[in-house]
Amino acid sequence: MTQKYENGNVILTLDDDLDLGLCLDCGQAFRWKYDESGCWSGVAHSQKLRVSQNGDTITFYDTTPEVFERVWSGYFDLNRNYRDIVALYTEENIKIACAKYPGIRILKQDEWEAICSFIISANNNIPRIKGIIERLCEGFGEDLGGAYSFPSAQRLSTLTVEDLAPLRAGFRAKYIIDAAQKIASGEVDIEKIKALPFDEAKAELLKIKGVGEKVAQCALLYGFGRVEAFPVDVWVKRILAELYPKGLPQCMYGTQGIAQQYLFHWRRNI
DNA sequence: TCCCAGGCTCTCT
DNA sequence: AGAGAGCATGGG
Repeated sequence: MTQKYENGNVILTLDDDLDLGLCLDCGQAFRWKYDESGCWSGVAHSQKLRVSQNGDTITFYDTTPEVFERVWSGYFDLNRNYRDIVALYTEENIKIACAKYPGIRILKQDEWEAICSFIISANNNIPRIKGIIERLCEGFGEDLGGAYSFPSAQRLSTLTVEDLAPLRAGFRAKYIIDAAQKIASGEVDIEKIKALPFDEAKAELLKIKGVGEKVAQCALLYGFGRVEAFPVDVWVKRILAELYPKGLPQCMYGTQGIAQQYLFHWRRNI
Protein backbone atom coordinates (compact mmCIF):
# COMPACT_ATOMS: atom_id res chain seq x y z
CA MET A 1 0.00 0.00 0.00
CA THR A 2 1.35 3.39 -0.95
CA GLN A 3 0.11 6.76 0.10
CA LYS A 4 0.54 10.29 -1.18
CA TYR A 5 -0.78 13.70 -0.23
CA GLU A 6 -1.94 15.94 -3.03
CA ASN A 7 -4.08 19.10 -3.09
CA GLY A 8 -5.44 18.42 0.37
CA ASN A 9 -6.37 14.82 -0.43
CA VAL A 10 -4.80 11.62 0.78
CA ILE A 11 -4.53 9.16 -2.09
CA LEU A 12 -4.03 5.51 -1.36
CA THR A 13 -2.95 2.77 -3.73
CA LEU A 14 -4.07 -0.59 -2.39
CA ASP A 15 -2.36 -3.93 -2.45
CA ASP A 16 -5.16 -5.62 -0.51
CA ASP A 17 -8.90 -6.01 -1.08
CA LEU A 18 -11.03 -3.07 -0.05
CA ASP A 19 -14.37 -2.26 -1.62
CA LEU A 20 -15.66 1.02 -0.23
CA GLY A 21 -19.25 0.37 -1.22
CA LEU A 22 -19.30 -3.01 0.44
CA CYS A 23 -17.56 -1.82 3.60
CA LEU A 24 -19.76 1.21 4.07
CA ASP A 25 -23.09 -0.31 3.10
CA CYS A 26 -23.16 -3.87 4.38
CA GLY A 27 -24.99 -3.31 7.63
CA GLN A 28 -22.09 -2.68 9.99
CA ALA A 29 -22.03 1.13 9.86
CA PHE A 30 -25.09 3.27 9.36
CA ARG A 31 -23.91 6.80 8.60
CA TRP A 32 -22.50 6.64 5.07
CA LYS A 33 -24.22 7.97 1.97
CA TYR A 34 -23.36 7.49 -1.65
CA ASP A 35 -23.82 10.39 -4.00
CA GLU A 36 -24.04 10.21 -7.73
CA SER A 37 -20.65 11.86 -8.12
CA GLY A 38 -19.25 8.55 -6.95
CA CYS A 39 -18.30 9.63 -3.44
CA TRP A 40 -19.18 8.26 -0.04
CA SER A 41 -19.78 10.84 2.66
CA GLY A 42 -20.03 10.22 6.35
CA VAL A 43 -18.79 10.91 9.83
CA ALA A 44 -16.75 8.74 12.16
CA HIS A 45 -14.76 9.56 15.27
CA SER A 46 -16.12 13.13 15.02
CA GLN A 47 -14.46 13.55 11.62
CA LYS A 48 -16.27 14.29 8.40
CA LEU A 49 -15.08 12.44 5.36
CA ARG A 50 -15.72 12.30 1.65
CA VAL A 51 -14.02 9.36 -0.01
CA SER A 52 -14.11 7.67 -3.39
CA GLN A 53 -12.66 4.61 -5.06
CA ASN A 54 -11.40 3.96 -8.54
CA GLY A 55 -10.05 0.44 -8.76
CA ASP A 56 -7.07 0.19 -6.45
CA THR A 57 -7.06 3.91 -5.76
CA ILE A 58 -8.88 5.39 -2.79
CA THR A 59 -9.07 9.16 -2.42
CA PHE A 60 -9.73 10.71 0.97
CA TYR A 61 -10.81 14.28 0.22
CA ASP A 62 -10.00 17.36 2.28
CA THR A 63 -8.05 15.63 4.97
CA THR A 64 -4.47 15.54 6.16
CA PRO A 65 -1.90 12.80 6.57
CA GLU A 66 -2.20 13.32 10.33
CA VAL A 67 -5.97 12.79 10.40
CA PHE A 68 -5.64 9.90 7.97
CA GLU A 69 -3.14 8.19 10.27
CA ARG A 70 -5.08 8.93 13.44
CA VAL A 71 -8.59 8.15 12.20
CA TRP A 72 -9.05 6.58 8.80
CA SER A 73 -6.22 4.10 8.69
CA GLY A 74 -7.66 2.36 11.73
CA TYR A 75 -11.28 2.85 10.73
CA PHE A 76 -10.80 1.00 7.46
CA ASP A 77 -8.65 -1.62 9.21
CA LEU A 78 -5.81 -0.95 6.80
CA ASN A 79 -3.20 -2.64 8.94
CA ARG A 80 -4.89 -6.01 8.57
CA ASN A 81 -4.28 -8.10 5.48
CA TYR A 82 -7.64 -9.51 4.42
CA ARG A 83 -6.27 -11.53 1.53
CA ASP A 84 -4.19 -13.52 3.99
CA ILE A 85 -7.19 -14.10 6.25
CA VAL A 86 -9.57 -15.04 3.45
CA ALA A 87 -6.96 -17.45 2.13
CA LEU A 88 -7.34 -19.41 5.34
CA TYR A 89 -11.04 -20.00 4.68
CA THR A 90 -10.94 -23.36 2.98
CA GLU A 91 -14.53 -24.45 3.53
CA GLU A 92 -16.56 -24.34 0.32
CA ASN A 93 -19.38 -21.96 1.20
CA ILE A 94 -17.30 -19.27 2.87
CA LYS A 95 -14.96 -19.42 -0.12
CA ILE A 96 -17.92 -18.70 -2.40
CA ALA A 97 -19.05 -15.79 -0.23
CA CYS A 98 -15.56 -14.27 -0.10
CA ALA A 99 -15.05 -14.70 -3.83
CA LYS A 100 -18.36 -13.06 -4.62
CA TYR A 101 -17.82 -10.03 -2.39
CA PRO A 102 -14.09 -9.34 -2.16
CA GLY A 103 -13.25 -6.15 -0.32
CA ILE A 104 -15.61 -6.45 2.62
CA ARG A 105 -13.71 -5.41 5.74
CA ILE A 106 -14.61 -4.95 9.39
CA LEU A 107 -14.71 -1.23 10.14
CA LYS A 108 -13.22 -0.18 13.45
CA GLN A 109 -15.92 2.16 14.69
CA ASP A 110 -16.05 4.20 17.85
CA GLU A 111 -16.91 1.91 20.76
CA TRP A 112 -19.77 3.99 22.10
CA GLU A 113 -21.23 4.58 18.65
CA ALA A 114 -21.20 0.84 17.99
CA ILE A 115 -22.88 0.03 21.30
CA CYS A 116 -25.57 2.64 20.75
CA SER A 117 -26.08 1.87 17.06
CA PHE A 118 -26.60 -1.82 17.66
CA ILE A 119 -28.98 -1.16 20.54
CA ILE A 120 -31.00 0.73 17.94
CA SER A 121 -30.66 -2.17 15.52
CA ALA A 122 -32.66 -4.54 17.72
CA ASN A 123 -35.71 -5.94 15.93
CA ASN A 124 -35.30 -3.23 13.34
CA ASN A 125 -34.43 -2.93 9.66
CA ILE A 126 -31.42 -1.20 8.19
CA PRO A 127 -33.15 1.78 6.51
CA ARG A 128 -34.96 2.59 9.71
CA ILE A 129 -31.82 2.14 11.82
CA LYS A 130 -30.09 4.67 9.57
CA GLY A 131 -32.96 7.12 9.97
CA ILE A 132 -33.01 6.92 13.75
CA ILE A 133 -29.24 7.37 13.96
CA GLU A 134 -29.38 10.31 11.57
CA ARG A 135 -31.99 12.02 13.72
CA LEU A 136 -29.97 11.21 16.83
CA CYS A 137 -26.86 12.86 15.41
CA GLU A 138 -28.65 15.88 13.97
CA GLY A 139 -30.54 16.40 17.20
CA PHE A 140 -27.79 15.88 19.74
CA GLY A 141 -24.42 15.63 18.00
CA GLU A 142 -21.96 18.46 17.50
CA ASP A 143 -22.13 20.50 14.33
CA LEU A 144 -19.05 19.72 12.29
CA GLY A 145 -20.13 22.02 9.49
CA GLY A 146 -22.93 20.47 7.51
CA ALA A 147 -22.57 17.18 9.33
CA TYR A 148 -22.93 16.06 12.91
CA SER A 149 -20.85 13.95 15.21
CA PHE A 150 -22.34 10.94 16.91
CA PRO A 151 -23.48 12.35 20.27
CA SER A 152 -21.33 11.34 23.19
CA ALA A 153 -22.59 9.16 26.02
CA GLN A 154 -22.02 12.14 28.33
CA ARG A 155 -24.37 14.27 26.25
CA LEU A 156 -27.08 11.63 25.97
CA SER A 157 -26.83 10.76 29.65
CA THR A 158 -28.35 14.16 30.47
CA LEU A 159 -31.47 13.46 28.40
CA THR A 160 -34.75 11.72 29.08
CA VAL A 161 -36.73 9.23 27.05
CA GLU A 162 -39.10 12.07 26.15
CA ASP A 163 -36.19 14.07 24.72
CA LEU A 164 -35.58 11.20 22.32
CA ALA A 165 -39.19 11.08 21.07
CA PRO A 166 -38.30 12.84 17.78
CA LEU A 167 -36.04 9.89 16.92
CA ARG A 168 -39.07 7.59 16.71
CA ALA A 169 -36.87 4.87 18.14
CA GLY A 170 -39.77 3.18 19.89
CA PHE A 171 -38.99 0.96 22.84
CA ARG A 172 -35.26 1.42 22.21
CA ALA A 173 -35.20 4.99 23.54
CA LYS A 174 -35.07 3.87 27.16
CA TYR A 175 -32.19 1.55 26.30
CA ILE A 176 -30.22 4.37 24.68
CA ILE A 177 -30.59 6.44 27.85
CA ASP A 178 -29.58 3.55 30.09
CA ALA A 179 -26.52 2.84 27.95
CA ALA A 180 -25.48 6.49 27.93
CA GLN A 181 -25.83 6.76 31.69
CA LYS A 182 -23.86 3.60 32.41
CA ILE A 183 -21.07 4.53 30.01
CA ALA A 184 -20.92 8.16 31.14
CA SER A 185 -20.80 7.21 34.81
CA GLY A 186 -18.14 4.60 34.23
CA GLU A 187 -20.36 1.85 35.59
CA VAL A 188 -19.60 0.26 32.25
CA ASP A 189 -16.06 1.33 31.42
CA ILE A 190 -15.08 1.30 27.76
CA GLU A 191 -11.37 1.69 28.53
CA LYS A 192 -11.53 -1.27 30.88
CA ILE A 193 -13.46 -3.39 28.39
CA LYS A 194 -10.75 -2.87 25.79
CA ALA A 195 -8.29 -4.74 27.96
CA LEU A 196 -10.57 -7.56 29.14
CA PRO A 197 -10.70 -11.10 27.78
CA PHE A 198 -13.59 -11.62 25.38
CA ASP A 199 -16.12 -13.22 27.70
CA GLU A 200 -15.50 -10.70 30.46
CA ALA A 201 -15.75 -7.82 28.01
CA LYS A 202 -19.06 -9.19 26.80
CA ALA A 203 -20.31 -9.57 30.38
CA GLU A 204 -19.62 -5.87 30.98
CA LEU A 205 -21.65 -4.88 27.93
CA LEU A 206 -24.52 -7.13 29.01
CA LYS A 207 -24.99 -4.90 32.06
CA ILE A 208 -26.62 -2.37 29.74
CA LYS A 209 -30.37 -2.67 29.23
CA GLY A 210 -31.15 -3.43 25.63
CA VAL A 211 -27.82 -5.19 25.17
CA GLY A 212 -28.21 -8.92 24.81
CA GLU A 213 -26.03 -11.55 23.21
CA LYS A 214 -26.36 -10.28 19.63
CA VAL A 215 -25.87 -6.58 20.36
CA ALA A 216 -22.88 -7.32 22.60
CA GLN A 217 -21.26 -9.40 19.86
CA CYS A 218 -21.83 -6.58 17.34
CA ALA A 219 -20.38 -3.96 19.66
CA LEU A 220 -17.32 -6.12 20.28
CA LEU A 221 -16.82 -6.81 16.59
CA TYR A 222 -17.51 -3.41 15.04
CA GLY A 223 -16.61 -1.17 17.96
CA PHE A 224 -13.86 -2.98 19.83
CA GLY A 225 -12.31 -4.72 16.83
CA ARG A 226 -12.70 -8.18 18.34
CA VAL A 227 -12.75 -10.27 15.20
CA GLU A 228 -13.51 -13.38 17.22
CA ALA A 229 -16.97 -11.97 17.98
CA PHE A 230 -19.77 -13.71 16.10
CA PRO A 231 -23.11 -11.91 15.98
CA VAL A 232 -25.99 -14.22 15.15
CA ASP A 233 -29.00 -12.47 13.66
CA VAL A 234 -31.82 -13.98 11.61
CA TRP A 235 -29.63 -14.18 8.50
CA VAL A 236 -26.67 -15.80 10.19
CA LYS A 237 -29.09 -18.12 11.93
CA ARG A 238 -30.30 -19.23 8.51
CA ILE A 239 -26.71 -19.77 7.36
CA LEU A 240 -25.94 -21.86 10.41
CA ALA A 241 -29.06 -23.98 9.92
CA GLU A 242 -28.64 -24.41 6.18
CA LEU A 243 -24.87 -24.74 5.81
CA TYR A 244 -23.32 -25.43 9.19
CA PRO A 245 -25.80 -27.43 11.28
CA LYS A 246 -22.91 -29.11 13.05
CA GLY A 247 -21.12 -25.84 13.85
CA LEU A 248 -18.74 -23.43 12.23
CA PRO A 249 -15.88 -24.85 10.17
CA GLN A 250 -12.55 -24.88 11.97
CA CYS A 251 -10.93 -22.67 9.35
CA MET A 252 -12.88 -19.64 10.60
CA TYR A 253 -11.79 -20.04 14.16
CA GLY A 254 -10.26 -16.85 15.56
CA THR A 255 -11.65 -14.59 12.84
CA GLN A 256 -15.28 -15.72 12.90
CA GLY A 257 -16.40 -12.11 12.90
CA ILE A 258 -14.77 -11.44 9.56
CA ALA A 259 -16.15 -14.64 8.06
CA GLN A 260 -19.55 -13.76 9.44
CA GLN A 261 -19.58 -10.44 7.57
CA TYR A 262 -19.03 -12.16 4.23
CA LEU A 263 -21.63 -14.79 5.00
CA PHE A 264 -24.15 -12.22 6.22
CA HIS A 265 -23.81 -10.11 3.10
CA TRP A 266 -23.91 -13.12 0.81
CA ARG A 267 -27.00 -14.66 2.38
CA ARG A 268 -28.84 -11.34 2.50
CA ASN A 269 -28.20 -10.71 -1.18
CA ILE A 270 -29.28 -14.10 -2.50
C1' DT B 1 -54.63 -6.84 7.26
C1' DC B 2 -50.58 -9.39 8.52
C1' DC B 3 -45.58 -10.08 8.48
C1' DC B 4 -41.01 -8.80 9.10
C1' DA B 5 -36.81 -6.26 10.56
C1' DG B 6 -28.62 -7.22 12.29
C1' DG B 7 -33.47 -8.73 19.62
C1' DC B 8 -34.29 -7.81 24.34
C1' DT B 9 -36.87 -8.02 28.69
C1' DC B 10 -39.99 -10.06 31.51
C1' DT B 11 -42.74 -13.83 33.02
C1' DC B 12 -44.05 -18.39 33.51
C1' DT B 13 -42.93 -23.14 33.70
C1' DA C 1 -32.67 -23.01 31.70
C1' DG C 2 -35.73 -22.63 28.24
C1' DA C 3 -40.01 -21.06 25.82
C1' DG C 4 -43.25 -17.40 24.67
C1' DA C 5 -45.55 -12.84 24.73
C1' DG C 6 -44.96 -8.06 24.19
C1' DC C 7 -42.66 -4.40 22.48
C1' DA C 8 -42.49 0.87 18.79
C1' DT C 9 -42.15 1.91 14.25
C1' DG C 10 -42.54 1.69 9.35
C1' DG C 11 -42.23 -0.77 4.81
C1' DG C 12 -43.87 -4.35 1.81
